[in-house]
Amino acid sequence: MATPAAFASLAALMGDPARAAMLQALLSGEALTAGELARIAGIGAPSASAHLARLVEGGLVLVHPQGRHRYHRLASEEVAAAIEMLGGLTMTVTPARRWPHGEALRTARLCYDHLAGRLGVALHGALVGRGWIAPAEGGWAATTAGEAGLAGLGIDLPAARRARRFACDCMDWSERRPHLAGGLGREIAACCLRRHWLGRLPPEGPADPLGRRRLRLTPEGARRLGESLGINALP
Amino acid sequence: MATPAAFASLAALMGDPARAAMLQALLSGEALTAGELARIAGIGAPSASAHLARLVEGGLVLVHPQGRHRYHRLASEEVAAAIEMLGGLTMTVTPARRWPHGEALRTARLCYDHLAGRLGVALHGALVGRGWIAPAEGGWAATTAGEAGLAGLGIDLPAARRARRFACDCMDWSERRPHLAGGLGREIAACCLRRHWLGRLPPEGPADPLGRRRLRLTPEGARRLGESLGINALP
DNA sequence: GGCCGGCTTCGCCCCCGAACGAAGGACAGC
DNA sequence: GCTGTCCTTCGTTCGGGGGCGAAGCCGGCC
Repeated sequence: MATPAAFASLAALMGDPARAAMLQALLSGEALTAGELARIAGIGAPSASAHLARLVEGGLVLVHPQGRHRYHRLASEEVAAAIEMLGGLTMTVTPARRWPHGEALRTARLCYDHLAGRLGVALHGALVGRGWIAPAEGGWAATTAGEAGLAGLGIDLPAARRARRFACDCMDWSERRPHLAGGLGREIAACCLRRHWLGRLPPEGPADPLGRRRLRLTPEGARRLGESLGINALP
Repeated sequence: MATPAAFASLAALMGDPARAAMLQALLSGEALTAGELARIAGIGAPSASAHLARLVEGGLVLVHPQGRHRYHRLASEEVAAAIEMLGGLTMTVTPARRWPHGEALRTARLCYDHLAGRLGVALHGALVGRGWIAPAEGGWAATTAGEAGLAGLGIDLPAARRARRFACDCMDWSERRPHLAGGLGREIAACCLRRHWLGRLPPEGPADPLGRRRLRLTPEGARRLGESLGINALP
């Protein structure tokens, strides 16, 4: 295990309200500019710049400059998973008041770039149960049947294979069972959003940088996913 | 998702070197007194008292006084899992120097009260693969074959059922696949340690509060687990 | 009762780090 | 080139919080 000092400095990096807001905003998978992140965190540009420098230096965030903008995104799926898990722990550990959208978030949401919540877990179970993916070195591989079935759903398998990992487990904090991450998870989520099988629910009330991550299964999506995978009972 | 402020205060709670050392020490599953934790964290009693009060107030740690001692332990498996994951992220995110015992930790270790590392993941896979456990509400249940097999290994199933959860997944940071937590995971680890199928490796070099968590499969353990589950190839 | 040991509370000091204003590069478009 | 925009660096202020010593509380023990 990591030495306490290194562990603490990493946790402290996430333990500032402004940085936490930035990390949660980046959890959506989008790459955001320093200015956008400053606005989200509610601080001035100089402060945001300093915070982002520390996040980059700490290995949590990657930056790629583009013209006069500097786009920031989370450094890896591992970082996203840790933030996701810590967010889940926050909700279980402080039951003081009901979290807004708690139930909706449990139904379906984005975890970094892939699907999470009951839908994400159901998807994982369906892919395994139908023999579309099988255990492989470091995660999962698509079977022959899986290649056909996923292609039939419109998933871009070559794109999924170009990712660092094709498919691997990511623990779902609300369901306590794994859902699917990696290139395949990303492509499935992207496909569902692109084809409007899933809609993003707009945040209600005052700005919660993460409200927009809640998802809703559309009738078309329920039909297609139900047909192919047997996933139909999502509210 | 949690509001950034709540998320940040939780992360900040773990983001102090002294508190991080305490949490990592408690990750062993033992309940420790305030004095022991003060010594582990390398601070005075007053400071430790203040830190522990904050950890308790934050819901990460539970206290139960016993005579003039006050025993502290982690509040839940969720807390342990989050600490475990953050520790894993620390090692992947700061590749500056090799972590001591990194490879040994990947082979077999304790995560809170259950087995983790290659051994823990292999165990999880073996139980599923042999049909000894099957998916159930909120985790896994033992099948008829599983009850017989686990009892044959010497696992105390009634004790496992008394836990809040019988069996559920816990993400393994080094293998990125789930291992087994819950009452069953705890009983399996306890049984393996009790019967000396697994030995704790003593920490080498200067005090790392977690060094003792590394485990080694003994010849007897390899034989018994290999016979029953097909787990034999651990260094 | 008197003592001791474990733990907490109080009071204080000090330092880290978060925030901002002002100024200084870097890049795009006219 | 000039201007506007985006972002960073510098320098300063200031508040939160971590550390310790001293004192107080409480339970156990002779």
